[in-house]
Amino acid sequence: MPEGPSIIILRELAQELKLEGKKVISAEGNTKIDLERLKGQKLVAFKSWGKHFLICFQDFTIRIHLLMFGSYRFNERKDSPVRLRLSFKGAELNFYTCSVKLLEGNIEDHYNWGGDIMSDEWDAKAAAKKLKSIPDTLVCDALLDQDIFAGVGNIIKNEVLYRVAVDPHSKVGDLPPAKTKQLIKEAQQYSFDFLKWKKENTLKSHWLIHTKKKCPEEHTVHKAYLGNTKRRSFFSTKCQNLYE
DNA sequence: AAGGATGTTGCCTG
DNA sequence: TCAGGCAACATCCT
Repeated sequence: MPEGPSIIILRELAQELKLEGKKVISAEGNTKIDLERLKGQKLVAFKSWGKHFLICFQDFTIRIHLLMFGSYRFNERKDSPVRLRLSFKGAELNFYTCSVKLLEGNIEDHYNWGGDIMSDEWDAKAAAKKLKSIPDTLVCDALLDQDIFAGVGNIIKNEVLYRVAVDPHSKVGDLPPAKTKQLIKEAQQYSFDFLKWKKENTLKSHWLIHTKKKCPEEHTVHKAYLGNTKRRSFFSTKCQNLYE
């Protein structure tokens, strides 16, 4: 469920609850963090960075990572054990099967927003610089590197590589500079397309290559677990070898 | 209807 | 020593 765009949706839903300035009435759940810290704390803001959802208080921030199976419900409950429940006057946030971490101090000291593909502050030039420093890395691994493209996940990886006609086996350093630039641009563009389609519930119908048997050109789609990350790659060797 | 996946961490091994 | 393997998490889709 959760690549960067899905976390934007989560953040927007939280922001719609208008809880900024309200105090935590109670905190429960089977998370290992100290729940006592949360009680009585005044919510400052909801933020996000890549796949991280951030609940910011005065002196610390709760970081939620949904990993592969995480889920959440606002103002309703699931049957399964809750990992973290935050109750405010008139609203309740429930998180399940997720990673919960407490980050001390000012959130600005923990994150560089320019690394988040979905951020207004996304820094494409910085991404280009990072890619330049790892020429032997496969592009399929580079796109999943959260230190370069925070928020990009496996679906985005596959769709971006198809759209820019780059084979996932390519080494970063073998791409012509214009192609690298296009790759970075498309990572951002497709992430926002993903967001729009996810909101419309039409994400899957827009997949060109991910989980497909045939690409839009009717070529065979290959499936392989590539690179250090060994995540599923779907690709058409006929469409994706163009380094012009 | 069993098997795998939109993800990451951390332990174990060689 | 450190990179790779792999389990864990527990749900939903095919």
